[in-house]
Amino acid sequence: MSESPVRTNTKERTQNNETTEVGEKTDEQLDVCPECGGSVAMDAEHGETVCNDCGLVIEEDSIDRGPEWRAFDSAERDRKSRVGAPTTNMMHDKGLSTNIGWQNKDAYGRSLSSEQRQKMQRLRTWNERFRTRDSKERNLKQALGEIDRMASALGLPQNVRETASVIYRRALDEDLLPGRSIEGVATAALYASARMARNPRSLDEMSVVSRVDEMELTRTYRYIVRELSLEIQPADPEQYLPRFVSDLDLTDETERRARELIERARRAGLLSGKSPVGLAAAAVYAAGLLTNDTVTQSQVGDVASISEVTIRNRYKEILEADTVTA
DNA sequence: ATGGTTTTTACTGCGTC
DNA sequence: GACGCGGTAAAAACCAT
Repeated sequence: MSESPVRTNTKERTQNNETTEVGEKTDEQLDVCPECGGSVAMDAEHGETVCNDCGLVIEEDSIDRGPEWRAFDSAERDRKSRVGAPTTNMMHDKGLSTNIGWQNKDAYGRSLSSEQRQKMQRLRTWNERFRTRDSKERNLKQALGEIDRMASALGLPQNVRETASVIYRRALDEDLLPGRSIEGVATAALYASARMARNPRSLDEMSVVSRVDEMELTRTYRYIVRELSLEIQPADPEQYLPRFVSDLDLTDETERRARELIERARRAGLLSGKSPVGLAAAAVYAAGLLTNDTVTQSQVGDVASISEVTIRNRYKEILEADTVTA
């Protein structure tokens, strides 16, 4: 102890061996005692690694991965072992599901008693129920993959994906899927969750990354919103601004102006009935004019997927309202 | 189904670079 | 002549009834 000045005393170190001291290696398996240099031994009874010389506990709560039983011959081993065939990834359930034959015969080919037959029938019923649960799992897996793919294509953050998968799961649980495509419901769920997270994407943006066309998407979207009674408030134009602005490489100042314009337009009652995307696009364009950030109508229309005509109509109104309120 | 509103499509003319 | 912009009319889409 005298030759190791940085070390604290032994008790202290054994008590909190998970608090790492700087420069000390803890995650490595030691075979000599760091304290006295003596040999260490595994104490399987207590799950500890202990120094033979000084008794320092080097590692606690180690896990014994072996069987907890003992067997003295192979027959006993077979009897006591509780593990079965290796699993395979070739099957969706790793080969762990049960198959029940349809014939009312036992393993020796004998017919079953009527009592046994009824029992087997019940077992088949339940097995089928579990199997359909499995198919739901597969369905979910595929859908979640799709959601993830589309979300990253659209640059939607993790929390949006999570909400989307929750929505999808609910749709699945409530048997909303039959008659609808997995892809369609997944897209609708993502669209809904993006709006709920106030980070909306327009329907055409969705349909660009999705394999379903816009009509199916809107149909499915309406359907699941109604059936799951999701509360989705209409998107605010402001929510589109950051994305448009950054897609067009405009300045923050322009974004700020655009916000202002929308705010004034809102006061003037220009927002009701108009498409929020169109408003946002027009505001961006108008703000670009005001701040000398050069954007053309078609550029804005492109990133917002809105027609130039709409931008023209909106931005005139917006500027009108702005000069009045200013 | 229908009618009103909004958006899109398509086309045209004007000014500028 | 290409481009950005403004305007218009008709078609299409959307929405509430």
